Amino acid sequence: MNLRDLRYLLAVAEHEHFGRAARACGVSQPTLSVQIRKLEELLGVTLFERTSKTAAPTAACRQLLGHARTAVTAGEAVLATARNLRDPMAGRFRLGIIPTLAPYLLPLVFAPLREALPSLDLEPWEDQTAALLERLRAHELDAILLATDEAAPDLDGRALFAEPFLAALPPDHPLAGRETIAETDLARDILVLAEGHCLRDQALEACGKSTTALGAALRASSLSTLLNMVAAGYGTTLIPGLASGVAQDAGIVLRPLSASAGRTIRIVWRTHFPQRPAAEAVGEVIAARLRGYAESAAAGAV
Amino acid sequence: MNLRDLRYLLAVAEHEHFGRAARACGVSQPTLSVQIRKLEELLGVTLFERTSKTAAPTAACRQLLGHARTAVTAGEAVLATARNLRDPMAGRFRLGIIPTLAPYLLPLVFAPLREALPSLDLEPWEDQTAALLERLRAHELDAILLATDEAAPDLDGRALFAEPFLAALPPDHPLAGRETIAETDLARDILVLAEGHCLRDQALEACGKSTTALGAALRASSLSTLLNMVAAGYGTTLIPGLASGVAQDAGIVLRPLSASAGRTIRIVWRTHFPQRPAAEAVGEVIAARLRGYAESAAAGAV
DNA sequence: CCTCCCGATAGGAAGAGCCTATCGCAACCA
DNA sequence: TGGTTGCGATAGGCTCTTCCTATCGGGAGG
Repeated sequence: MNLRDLRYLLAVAEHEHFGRAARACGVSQPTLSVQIRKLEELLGVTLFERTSKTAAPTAACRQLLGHARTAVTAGEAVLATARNLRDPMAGRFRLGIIPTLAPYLLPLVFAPLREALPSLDLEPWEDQTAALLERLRAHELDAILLATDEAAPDLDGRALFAEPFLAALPPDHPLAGRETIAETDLARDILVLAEGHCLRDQALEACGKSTTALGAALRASSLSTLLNMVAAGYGTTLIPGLASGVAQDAGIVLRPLSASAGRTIRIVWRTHFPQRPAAEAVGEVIAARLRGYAESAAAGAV
Repeated sequence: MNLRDLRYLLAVAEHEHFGRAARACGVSQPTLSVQIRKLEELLGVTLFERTSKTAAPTAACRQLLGHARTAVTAGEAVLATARNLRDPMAGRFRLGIIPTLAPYLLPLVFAPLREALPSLDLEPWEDQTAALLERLRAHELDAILLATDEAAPDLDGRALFAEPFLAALPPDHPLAGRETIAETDLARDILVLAEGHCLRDQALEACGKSTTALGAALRASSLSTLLNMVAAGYGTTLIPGLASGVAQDAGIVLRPLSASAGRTIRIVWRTHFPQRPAAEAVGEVIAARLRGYAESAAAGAV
């Protein structure tokens, strides 16, 4: 049984006339006669009492009309809903972002994203790299922003911008007077984030220190905590460039690094993600907003 | 778009796997691949994110699933409802009966009808011939029991039984002593029903009296009223045989008629009435119950 | 009695749906 | 690293369905 058959059924029942119903359906009268006859045979029920004047729905037919109308209406709802979903730049878009990036990047790009993609309902989700990847693969996120260079056959993406690391020191730190600071000089009293943050490993690697050599050093649960610790004079750290404003507000001294250590922010989606155009558009808006950021950051933070 | 397409959509969405969904639908995997692809093109929406492992429903797909499920369920409801309606001997059956027959026939045939046609939901409707015919033609009744011999191209039916008329006299009436009464003898002081009752015209015709010759004679609104009037000695009348029991209870003298006037009860339905088997079955049950009634009535009422 | 309008039927063309066989790809295992 | 497995996509061919136009048959009304 076809949705079309049910449409024919409704039309004949409404017009009580094969010819007019056929015209309403945009088919010929014999088509309707044959299809209704087939439907009657399929259902095992006489649907219309035909005379030379009219075709009156039988009692059985009237009992079926309700269900038939429901089915036809729902079918049309599928088409109508699909029509509204057609725009790949529209709908909910769940974007995962690592915690050392989200608080500093989102304020910059949220307004441009809303402007460039007004029908995209962006839902940011903050979590660490591993969790983001897991959620992305579980289809619980549509794309994620990472600082690591994941390469997997089921994932695809593009680099958006380079973010330099900066040395963060208490104002009274012995190194605070230097113009530029060598990464290895920070190693002695560096404070790092808790495990799971990609920034932790990247900072340690930049200053040539291994995770195992850390001992019982502080493991801050957020960059914000880390900055407060540095401001209070407990040590030094490496911060991502976008956090420089917040760091300066906290009364921390920032200095560029002599080896220009940094990280590259990438947007990543599943290889077969059908809304890829939306993911690429989101990435492009972010990249455009951050274009030239690396240079200005390197220059302005001195 | 087809209901089958929606079933395929639901199956793939449920199994997240084309092969398993195909097995569940009883078709081959390529069939499903092609149909889903066509549906995606029709809707303009990617429904599944395919990988070598699985086929995950997209967000758009999930928004369509509800409507799709509604449509498929309603389609199945049409089939299921039709299956229950398939028995032509089942369902509501509205039977119109004339007022001079209903009170006396229904008590006789109601139980046999329930026994012979247990799933037929019989709804008696009492009205005069003209009103019954109108309602029958308006599809508001499924069949009617008449005492007149209507012949119309849009109506069909069969005779069920012959019902003799009997002379009804007050016990102290001059004619009450006779064995048999000539119809014309009743003409002098006959009481008849109000206009519209077929029995009125038939009684008048039997005793050779014209409607116009009646003058301001009593016009009883029901046979019951008429019998009470006769019992009270206001005149004579002709009653249908089935009413003899009630008439005798009222203390009325009944006598057979010398010319054996009577009426034939027929069941009538629309020529193209699809439930004709049910109408014929109802007629046959009534005819069987009344078989031999004319003879026994003629013999027993003397 | 003829004409008109209704639904039913016939025959042929076009399209849709399904099958089997096969491809291409990715993952897995040895 | 190279074969195997399992997935969805594709190709070709068959069948069935659906639709059309043309025509029939019957009832209604002039």
